[in-house]
Amino acid sequence: MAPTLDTVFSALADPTRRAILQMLLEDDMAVTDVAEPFEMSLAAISKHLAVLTNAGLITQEKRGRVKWCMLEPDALKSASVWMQGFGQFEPVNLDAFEAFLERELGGEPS
Amino acid sequence: MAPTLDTVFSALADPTRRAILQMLLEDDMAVTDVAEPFEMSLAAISKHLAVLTNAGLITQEKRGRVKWCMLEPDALKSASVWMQGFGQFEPVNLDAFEAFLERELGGEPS
DNA sequence: TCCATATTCAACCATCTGGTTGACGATTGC
DNA sequence: GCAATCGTCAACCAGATGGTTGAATATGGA
Repeated sequence: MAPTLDTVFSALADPTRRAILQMLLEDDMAVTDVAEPFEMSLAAISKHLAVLTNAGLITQEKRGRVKWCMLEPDALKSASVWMQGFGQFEPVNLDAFEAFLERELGGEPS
Repeated sequence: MAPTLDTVFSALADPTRRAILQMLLEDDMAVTDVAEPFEMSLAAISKHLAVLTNAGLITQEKRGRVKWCMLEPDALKSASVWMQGFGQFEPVNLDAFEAFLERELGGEPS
């Protein structure tokens, strides 16, 4: 099913899950490696990963014995768009946005 | 206490609360008026408003017998900044933002 | 084949969440 | 003063959430 704002925001509401997303920002990871820094069981992490998958925030792919977790950044799009609806009051991170543009577009020419 | 990403995201995870925020985008409102379009008790709405207040997303101010609810758009900032950390993959989508505004705000009765 | 590794499943538990109802305190208007 | 309005509080409930443990299922390697 298509992830909803409900599932995306509630997935983001948990600090463990946000930490996982940040780890995956660096690189794809196996489930066991995702779990390593946390002081909770592998099963708990497995559940968190299921929540993130359900929200469309990550995808998982089994290669051999290992299941890899990969960030799916598009999933943040709908949530981000929703939040920007409030930007008319507080120009949402124009700074961050401009920094992004500069990084992304500034390096592109040629 | 200062609102955390936890409280902000979990406040946003409920559709009733997101709808309330969108209503407040138009104008400040009394609690009773906020509750009017919803098919649930005033007490339930009162709780939702408490959650939004706790997340720093709205402020409430009692004037006489009536308690007014006002949007506090700054509160979305931290959450928005967090999300933009993933923007290196998916830039803020201005088209989608404009579409959102048109859909949510532009559809005013002629 | 047999064992170790990787991950999930199932059952269970405590706590949180979102709703209800009814009583209550505060404020206003007659 | 008294009644009506505004909103919250308290108690309660069902279901979701986040964790545990132990067993089960794949897969890979010796």
